[in-house]
Amino acid sequence: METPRNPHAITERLREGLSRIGMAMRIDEWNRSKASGLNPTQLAILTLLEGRGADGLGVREIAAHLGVSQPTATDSINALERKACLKKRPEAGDRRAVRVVPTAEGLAILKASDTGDGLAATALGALDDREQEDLLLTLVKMIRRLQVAEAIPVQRMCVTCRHFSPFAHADAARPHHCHFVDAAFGQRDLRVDCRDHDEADPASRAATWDAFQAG
Amino acid sequence: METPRNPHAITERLREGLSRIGMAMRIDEWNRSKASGLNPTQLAILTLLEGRGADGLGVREIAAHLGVSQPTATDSINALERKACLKKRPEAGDRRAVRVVPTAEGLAILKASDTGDGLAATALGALDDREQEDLLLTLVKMIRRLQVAEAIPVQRMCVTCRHFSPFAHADAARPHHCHFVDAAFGQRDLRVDCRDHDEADPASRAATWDAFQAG
DNA sequence: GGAGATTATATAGGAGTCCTATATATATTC
DNA sequence: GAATATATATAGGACTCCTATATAATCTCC
Repeated sequence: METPRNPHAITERLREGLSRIGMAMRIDEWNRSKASGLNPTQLAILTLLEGRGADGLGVREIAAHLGVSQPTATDSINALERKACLKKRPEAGDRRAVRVVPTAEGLAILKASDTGDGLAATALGALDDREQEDLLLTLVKMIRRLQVAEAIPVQRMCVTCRHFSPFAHADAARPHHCHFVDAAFGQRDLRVDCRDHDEADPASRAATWDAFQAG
Repeated sequence: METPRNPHAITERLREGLSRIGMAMRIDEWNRSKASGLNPTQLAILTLLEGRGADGLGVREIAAHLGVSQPTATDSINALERKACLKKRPEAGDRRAVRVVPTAEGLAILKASDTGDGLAATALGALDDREQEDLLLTLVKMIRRLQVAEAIPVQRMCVTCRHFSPFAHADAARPHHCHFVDAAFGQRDLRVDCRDHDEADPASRAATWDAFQAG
């Protein structure tokens, strides 16, 4: 007996909706890329590299974050290298490997292209504060699930960070604590890609998540 | 005075999160496309065409729905035509125009490629019923906002349909009414792309939306 | 210490996406 | 009927994206 998809399942409509928003985000990225001379994939690589410091990332890591094959990542990295937006450094201690690091020009282009308003802002403008906060929490849950399933690499989210203590404070507006900056913060400040992220070991990661969910 | 983006704004993190989920959806689409011999863009076109009947869509409409330029749409349509997945019919009454219609083979490939489980299902599995329903509502709001801004074409959603009467019933589980099927239905059944959609005129659309929001 | 397995990246080859600019053939409008 | 607008196609080019394979270096373990 086969398992036909149920057209009445809410997940079907959620997938349609996410797909539609995804399309809009891609249009947005193209718009943003027009002026810069880089296309969305190239901007995505620079965005990934930005804030990752002098160590950069390896080709393989970039491929995983972009969700493309390694040769495709090589292609795009080469395109960016031709445009002097990044350079490849030899990895110390492994002569096969390479560290990809953005150049100052690359970061300048990235910064210039980031206007901060666009379709994403328009779409999110339809939501009030509470809805935005709920959406952030929902996205965090979905992203974490994909990480647990090893479908995507670990993101630099609070919920996987060793500096994160969920619900450490009584204040409902700022229940969480970040030990890196040693400060309390709220649900709406949960990071999706924090440059100070330091991945916790699996056991404490699971414990943190339980505490976060229970809170 | 310039307007620097505030890195502490929640919209920034929401954008990161949406972008990440979008990437996962694209990986998902590639996985799904492997067996079919069609790539994600081609499957997206067939999905768009499916359920739109014998009239099909014009090249320009397809471009708008995909968020790409018209020549790009022509490219992909031609690729699908080479593979006998669709055909172009002359539009009656306008000899410039063309109606793009899927073939039986195209629809069969589409159907076969749609396994119903994948990364989208995995990610959505992290949410309980209530969260899924909230997410659907949130997505509907975002999509509608993008339509109002004319950033994307009108989707076939309940909230823009002339058959839709929001909060017509007292039953909290099934407050809405669809006059097409003449039945009550719930928030979680709100359609994102309904094939029976019939676009309401702007005035009643606005009134419907107000009633929907107020309810 | 070297054969074999593994890992990191690059190359090769090819289909297709995606753009801008422009051409072609109708329609529409005044 | 001329000017304008619309629907699609072509041209040209950069790049994305894949699979399969090559190259080089590192690790493993007898």
